[in-house]
Amino acid sequence: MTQAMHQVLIIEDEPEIRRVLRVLLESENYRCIEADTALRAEIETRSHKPDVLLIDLGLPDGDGLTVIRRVRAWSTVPIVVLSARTMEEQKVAALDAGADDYVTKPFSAPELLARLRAALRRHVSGAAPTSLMRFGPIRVDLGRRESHGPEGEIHLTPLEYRVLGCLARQAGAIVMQRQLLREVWGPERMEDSRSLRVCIKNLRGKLEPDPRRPRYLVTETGLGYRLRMDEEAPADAAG
Amino acid sequence: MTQAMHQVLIIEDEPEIRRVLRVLLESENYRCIEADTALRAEIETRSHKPDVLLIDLGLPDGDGLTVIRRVRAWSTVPIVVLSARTMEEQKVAALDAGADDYVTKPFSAPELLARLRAALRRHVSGAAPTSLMRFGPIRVDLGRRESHGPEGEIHLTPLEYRVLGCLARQAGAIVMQRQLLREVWGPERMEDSRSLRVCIKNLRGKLEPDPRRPRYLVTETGLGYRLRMDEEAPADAAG
DNA sequence: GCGTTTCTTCACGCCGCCCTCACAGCGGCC
DNA sequence: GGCCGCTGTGAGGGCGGCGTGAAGAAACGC
Repeated sequence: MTQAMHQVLIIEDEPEIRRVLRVLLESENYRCIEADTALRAEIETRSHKPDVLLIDLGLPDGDGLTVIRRVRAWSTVPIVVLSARTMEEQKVAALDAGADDYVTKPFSAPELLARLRAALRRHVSGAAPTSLMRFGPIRVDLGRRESHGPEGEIHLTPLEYRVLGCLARQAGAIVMQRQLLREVWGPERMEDSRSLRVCIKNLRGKLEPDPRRPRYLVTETGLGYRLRMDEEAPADAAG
Repeated sequence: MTQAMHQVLIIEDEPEIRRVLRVLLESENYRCIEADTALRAEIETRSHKPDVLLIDLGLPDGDGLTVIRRVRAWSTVPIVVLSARTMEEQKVAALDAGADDYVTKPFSAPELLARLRAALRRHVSGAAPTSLMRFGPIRVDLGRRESHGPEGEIHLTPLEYRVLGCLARQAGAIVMQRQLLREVWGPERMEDSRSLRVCIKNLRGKLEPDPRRPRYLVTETGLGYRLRMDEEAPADAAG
């Protein structure tokens, strides 16, 4: 797992092509969301805030161009267009509507990936929207991999970030041991909880005010662990 | 006047093609500068600060890729590549070196113009992230390629400026080893981190107060490096 | 050409990360 | 109370990634 974990919204009506794109992107460690209509495309863009849009022109319910224009009305998210049409007007129209790049099918996988990288690289200006967590005086930013306490920086290891991320994704709920093991260590080691236990211990040592009496990283005996975190307090209120 | 008289630097060795491009662009009210070698390209970019670079790969004196990498060490000016080669690696390499778009000859005039517009449009928003950096008493100006410490000038090599530029573009965030290697050394050498490690070491020796305990050029084990820099103090405030 | 600068390569040593283990604590259950 | 399964804990050690100094190769400048 790298760490960028950029999120791509695939806008494409043909399920087969969607699948191909998803497999390709996920093999490069992108997370994927899918939309099969223009309407869903806009909804997903608003709700999931993907890092880049990969859109196929020629959707059934309304032109892909419309999606581009509507998204561009409120967002600068990079948009890469994918299309079978080689027609000039189509290309020019898409680019002028606000698309950042245009790849024609049949496309080569390396080229598409390179163009996606280029689009993402440019857009760093809008970087920041990452998942923030608070544990008493300690703040953890999973996306940026930064943790700060009152004494300054707190160092978490890659493994610790992964476990924490896995717990945070279902914040408040119990995450089963087997699920943690599968997602972090892989299916082979689902039966062996030793490393997990040590990792949890170390995390508590770094995050909990009193590691012996966990407030945030709670054990659910026989099941797994649960992550609780403080609400982000407004600036004036003391923790 | 259709547009704000954007200035294009045409980097192309064949006079005939240069002429065609100039006519095309000037008919659209762009101002044009020309460069026929990699060396001149860099000089013109520094002195005239064009709004966009239109570069043909395959220049006589040195690879066009090098121009891209060298410019990218200090500038975020949009770069559009024009090339007869349809080879994938060429495309991928150029995009990963920092190019924003890639058009293959024979190209259609409307498409080229649309891609230029797209490149220009993008850059207005995320304009000019500071090329000035401070590390304790040391100041680095990526744009001018100058570095000063308390003892006077500090010399960084071209490679060091490139790596630093790549890190600075995403200041504060982790930049993956693979991304650094891809953008600075090219896709072929993504697996070989030896030179990168040495380069980081040398940079630390020049920039860090205590190179053994990096404050600014931080290692993120298994992932890459992170560049932190001091805030530029306001003029009136001391220190 | 030749000296200089710059970059790459290599071997080695270190440090941090992670795994493992043995044991302790803490329930529950009969 | 005694047994048992599960979890927490401190310490030890293997291993891979990273830093380092120096030497070789390549590019550069005159």
